Amino acid sequence: MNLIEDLRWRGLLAQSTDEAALLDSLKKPTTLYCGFDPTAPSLHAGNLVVLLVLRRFQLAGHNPIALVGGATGLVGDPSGKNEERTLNSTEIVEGWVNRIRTQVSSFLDFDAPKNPAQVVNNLDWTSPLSAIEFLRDIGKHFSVNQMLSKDSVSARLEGGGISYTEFSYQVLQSYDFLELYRRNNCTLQVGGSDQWGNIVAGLDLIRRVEQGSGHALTVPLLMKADGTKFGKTAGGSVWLDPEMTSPYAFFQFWLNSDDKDVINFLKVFSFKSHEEILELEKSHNENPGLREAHRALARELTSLVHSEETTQRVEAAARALFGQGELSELDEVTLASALAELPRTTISASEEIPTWVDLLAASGVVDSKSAARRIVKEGGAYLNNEKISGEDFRPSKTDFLCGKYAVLRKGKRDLAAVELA
RNA sequence: GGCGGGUUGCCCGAGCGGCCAAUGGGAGGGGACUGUAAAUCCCCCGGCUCUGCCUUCGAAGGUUCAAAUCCUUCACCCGCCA
Repeated sequence: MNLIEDLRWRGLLAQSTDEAALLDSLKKPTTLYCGFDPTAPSLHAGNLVVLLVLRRFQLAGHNPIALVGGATGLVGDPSGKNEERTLNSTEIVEGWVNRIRTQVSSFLDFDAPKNPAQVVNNLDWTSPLSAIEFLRDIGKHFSVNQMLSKDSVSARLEGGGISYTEFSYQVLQSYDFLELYRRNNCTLQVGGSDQWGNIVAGLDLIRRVEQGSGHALTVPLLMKADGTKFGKTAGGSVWLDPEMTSPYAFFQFWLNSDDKDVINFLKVFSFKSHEEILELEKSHNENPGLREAHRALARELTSLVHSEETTQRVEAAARALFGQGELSELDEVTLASALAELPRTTISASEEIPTWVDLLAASGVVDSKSAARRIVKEGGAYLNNEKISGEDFRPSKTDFLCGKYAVLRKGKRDLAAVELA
């Protein structure tokens, strides 16, 4: 099975330029790229879809280039947005570029002897360009009529309007493709399906300026079975940065996938073989309660994004905290490492222990003390897995396991640790 | 530049002098049922030193015993005209 067939099987093909020509060119090692704009300090789970496609291409022997949009990130892509973006300062974007560059790098192999990956920043070739050069050398090849017809632009013309800045985005992205075509003989760009217009604009530019040809491939926007956007939880986006989404939360995110989504997610994100996935699908259908597929998904992704060692730690923590066994039966080492994965507050042993409400608010599990009180009233408050009643409840020293730790819980799975120091 | 319409809690959106912390929906949260799933049902959903108090309805002033609701100015958005 070739790469394209594999991508199709996984549901990763949305659109492509002439497939026969693309297949033909992929018979030999091809240089391809995908861009990531710095719109936040970290990439999120949704970015993983296309980032892993890049990795799939490398594993199939092609040369991937990850482009970090130091320039395009300053301008803002109108695609998929119904409102103008607020511009971020150059310092902020620069900081994000560096972080995302590092992040992206961990998914690609830069030492592959035959097809090493590269990371580039489009600011490198965009910033030396003067406005006049840009208009004469690049702008001249663009027809405003065509630019207006792009979905990303026309949607905005009908809606909230679009600034000249964002209108120009497609020109910048096209120029990136041209530049990589010239420098690296990059002939394929992949991206989310919302990028189709920008990508084919690049192909047009290459054709006009260099009389060259290239290919475009987009992956579908991943949706959950219930029709909502993938990658959001109550807390917001699921980030790849462990500071922004803890590995514990990251693992839980995958583990809590909807049954109807899990096999689909395995296809999209996992590097397991088709046979392995079909096997998991079978066992999942036979006994969904076991959640083997969920676990396999969570393990693989957490290991890939963080590390195998982290996965083991995080999974052990979840086992300890969700286990049927008594928390008090855990030894101090197990308990300490499990709690290390949770948000925590430290209180002083010499002072009076605060009330449960204060502790929970301090740990950040709830937004306010009112919310904490509400939880108690509704019967969703637990100390060391025991239900608490009464807002004024105050843990005593003996509630601290191993004399040191208390586990606060809100609802079924929102946990925090209190350490007595 | 002129005329008209708008700006309400996380989002959408009622309210148009007191009965307004503000109808309704969505999102979110808790409980029950389960499998740390989905669906369903019940409850909650500004804050606090919580039978009360405080801060909110674009911003700042004003009228009034009393304003999200009336007046003035400013800012931003959306139409139509120039």
